[in-house]
Amino acid sequence: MADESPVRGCMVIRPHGFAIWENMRDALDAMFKQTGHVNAYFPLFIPKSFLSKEAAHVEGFAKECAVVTHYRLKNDPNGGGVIVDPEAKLEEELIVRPTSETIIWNTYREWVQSYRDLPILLNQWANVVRWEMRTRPFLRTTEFLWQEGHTAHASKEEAMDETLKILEVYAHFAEEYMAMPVIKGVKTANERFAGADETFCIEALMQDGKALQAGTSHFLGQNFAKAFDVLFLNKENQQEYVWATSWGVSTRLIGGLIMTHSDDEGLVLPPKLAPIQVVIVPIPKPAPELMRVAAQIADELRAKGISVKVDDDDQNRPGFKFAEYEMIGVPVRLGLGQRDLDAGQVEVARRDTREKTNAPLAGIADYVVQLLDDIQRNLFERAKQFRDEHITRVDTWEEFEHTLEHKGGFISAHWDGDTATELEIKELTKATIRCIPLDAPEEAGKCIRTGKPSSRRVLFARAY
RNA sequence: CGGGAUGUAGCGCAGUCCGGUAGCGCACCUGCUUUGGGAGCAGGGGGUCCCAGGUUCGAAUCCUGGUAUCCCGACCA
Repeated sequence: MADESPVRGCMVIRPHGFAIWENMRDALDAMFKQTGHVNAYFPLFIPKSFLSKEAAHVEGFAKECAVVTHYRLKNDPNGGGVIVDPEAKLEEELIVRPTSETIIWNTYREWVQSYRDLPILLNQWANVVRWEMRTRPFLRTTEFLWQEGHTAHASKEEAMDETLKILEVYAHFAEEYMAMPVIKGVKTANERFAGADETFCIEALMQDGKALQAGTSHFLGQNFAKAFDVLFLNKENQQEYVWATSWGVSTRLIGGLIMTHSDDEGLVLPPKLAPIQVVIVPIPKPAPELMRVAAQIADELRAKGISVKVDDDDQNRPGFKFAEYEMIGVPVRLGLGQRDLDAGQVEVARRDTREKTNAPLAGIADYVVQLLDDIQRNLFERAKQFRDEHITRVDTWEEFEHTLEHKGGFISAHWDGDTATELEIKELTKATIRCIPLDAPEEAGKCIRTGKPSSRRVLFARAY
């Protein structure tokens, strides 16, 4: 699915892996459009001075920025290669964007005069670079692809509504398309995005018991408007700073998808995102009669909007192909041999349970449509059951440590609301507060670490 | 930047301690036989053993210096 790249921490994404991203992108993009957003594009390079205009923002990102200092190479006078031309030093260094708030808000200053110019509901599909010290394929790469929404509003309430609306879009996408159950919540001050007043997130649980932040939606208040002097005249003819949100999901979701559903045989993909939903394998070889029937089935399925591959390869044997298609996560495989043809049936293998059955050729398209639907639902239910079984309520420090060590998953526990306590727990256990769930009920309790009073439970976990 | 490891065929590795013609598995090429769960047999191609220097009749192997990558930590979508 992905290869190492010559550059540390970066990835080559192969066509099959990228096709999954394209499907995610298309589905999300449609949802953004439905909620009134439009796409635009801003530069890859950000003048260094922009980054420092918002204090918390620069504080958060300065440590992981790639910096362009020169614009030309020249032949090395001492050898065969090329060197950076010292004559070609930039007057102001350029940052390769780690995120685009600064360059976008610098532009918004020119776009906004009046309340009539608002809101701006804008999204960008782009690559960004964050020079992390440690990387992991898909989950934390030096360069990653994502979408970043950047909206501007005339009121605090409208901006907050937008922030929460997008959180819903993300949660819907994760659960309905990725079949990945998520918990919607708000981050603690410590885990908040650099420059945000409030960060909301969706948190998922991977099969190894670690949590994954799958998407974030930030309420930025007026922080960037103040940093970039973006003011508008309201209906009362008063100058006012613009209210902002930003939100994003990245190719990390591919990693989340893999780690939520896959098994020892390889990928398991939810039908709604699988580049190939159904593969038809002629057995043992693509003989003319088999291929004729296979093409007919494929046509019927395509007529119902299903992506089908008819395997016409005559080099490999069926067993090899079965293993291969299982590895790349094709949800449904139809095996078609002379034996099946004589019986008027086809062998149907589903990837999620690896069950095989025979189904009549007549009405096969409807059968497969139903099956894909079942698989999509089954994947979600299976993941949700696992996730729910791995949310543990604990009330003592001993239980907390024990659960973390022996079970993993989310731990629902009381916390005194103090950042110092949060950091101490992280230091001791590597567990962080993933979020304060939006649906967490009021409940009087005592902090598992300090015993101080707490009014609701938060979710702890070790995370990627 | 701290701690640990590793650089040998496209990929994964053995060989290094104890110096003596460069090996294995997978992949690749040719042929025959196979073909309903990752085929078998036979033959074949492919290497500056990370780089530089040193020791030696002789270095993948020993010594010195460099360099690259990976894992664990601090950082994080």
